[in-house]
Amino acid sequence: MAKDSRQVDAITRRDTDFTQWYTDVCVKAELIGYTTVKGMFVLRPYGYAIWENIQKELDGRFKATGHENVSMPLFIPESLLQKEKDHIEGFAPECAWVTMGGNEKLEERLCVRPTSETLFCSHWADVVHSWRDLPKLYNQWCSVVRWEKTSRPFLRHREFLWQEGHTLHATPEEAIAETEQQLETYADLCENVLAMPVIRGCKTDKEKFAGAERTYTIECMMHDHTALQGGTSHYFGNGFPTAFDIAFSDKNNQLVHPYETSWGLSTRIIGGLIMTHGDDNGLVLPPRVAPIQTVVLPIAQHKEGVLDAARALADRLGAMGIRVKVDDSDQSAGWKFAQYEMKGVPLRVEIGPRDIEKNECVAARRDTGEKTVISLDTLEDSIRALMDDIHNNMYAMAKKNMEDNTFEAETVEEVKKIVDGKGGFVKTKWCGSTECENAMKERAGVTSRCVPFVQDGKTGVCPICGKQSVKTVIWGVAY
RNA sequence: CCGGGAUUAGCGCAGUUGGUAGCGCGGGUGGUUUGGGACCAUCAGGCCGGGCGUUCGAGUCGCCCAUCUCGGACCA
Repeated sequence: MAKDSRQVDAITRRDTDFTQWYTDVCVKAELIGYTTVKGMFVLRPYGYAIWENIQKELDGRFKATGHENVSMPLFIPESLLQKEKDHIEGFAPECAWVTMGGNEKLEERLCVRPTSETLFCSHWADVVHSWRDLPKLYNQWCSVVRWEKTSRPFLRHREFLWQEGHTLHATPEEAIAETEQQLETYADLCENVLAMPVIRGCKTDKEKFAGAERTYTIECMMHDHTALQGGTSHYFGNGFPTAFDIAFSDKNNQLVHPYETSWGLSTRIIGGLIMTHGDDNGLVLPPRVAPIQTVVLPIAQHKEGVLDAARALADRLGAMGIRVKVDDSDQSAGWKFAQYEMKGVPLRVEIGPRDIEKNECVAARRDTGEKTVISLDTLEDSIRALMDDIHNNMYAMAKKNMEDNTFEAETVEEVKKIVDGKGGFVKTKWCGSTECENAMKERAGVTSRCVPFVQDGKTGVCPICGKQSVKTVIWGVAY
């Protein structure tokens, strides 16, 4: 156990108070900084580096599937925002408005973009005329502003970084295929980079995006069994294109409206990453997204040859593409151990005089704490295998948490009992009505997370109205 | 937006009946150390969250505001 070490004590234990633990990790791992404006956060270098890695992974996938990056304006004139009725109703309560330009009052107030559907549509109305102009496969990396009442690091910022993809297609089939493809890209990021298992599904009508015909989602389970939406992908039909008067001449020389999609993933996923994998010693990062994948710590570094050996070791790891850091600061070894555990570095490699003598080093993995002795002769192979093993183990542990805390229920009472107990996902049959969905929230305190793609096809009863239903829905408590 | 708690040095806190501020850690420097949060010496660091009031005098009392935090409501 830790002795009189205040840094360890300063972190609330995860199982004592999960939300407080979460805040502590964000601050102590140097991911986030507070500012003088409520809900506005600094992403510190270490936190931003995680986002950069997510960006890099996603951007490559977007481009590989034909998407192009663009940059849209920060401001949306009120009249433009109002063109689509459901959209403005959904977003109006959380818009920030600019009303002055210098000392002059503006003729029309400007909304700081909460999302950019209206801007993309307005632009497309100008440039899309022929079927030859389609599809448009656009994405932008930017920040958006939503004037939230309560804020929390990563999970709910008033300004947050994200990417928003917006695409326009000639046919509904093509647009739906795009929507599903992008959801799968998010699922791939979560599972293969972030080591977060997800459930793919559709949002109910009640939970879908303002103005969307259909919203797809990936749902993740946090360590405390609450749900977090990892990313969403929307199919709009031609509602927005009609409202914004986007029309093109098709191959039959008919003037028709195209079909639209949008999809987004934000820095909120970093909050999900923390809450999925973190432990009592702080952050635990999966190797593929970790800013530092391996930290090399020279032991007794003042002794002849130790620093050189550490640097040579790091050079070898760097040469094989590992993001590596040598910490040759004059902190004690114990301090460094704790520090890099707090920051979630997946692997720590120690090298000291005894190792040098035996042509070895010691590798300590963050996910299990396990230490192994590695021969320097097989360094590259061993580290590569460890990285993959850490990823796989982290994924497996998260998946086990999700599976162990996913239940089936037939009555509202059962749902409530599960949720009031240790929480988790609860599967029930559902008739599909918003009335029953609202009733479930009122009586059991849960919201629908999604209607999963994978259905058992069996028939049961809707726990609210008792109707025979084949559709399975997943309920949970969301962040 | 509603309710609870908080705001004094970088961090964590103390500060009595109102009399212009202290401790620990951290930081700098010099030295000894280094395989799980080292040690000695020394130095620096504060408009007591902001405003208004009461008072000869406010960290301390009153009112207002801001921010953080934990619940709840809301959340495309």
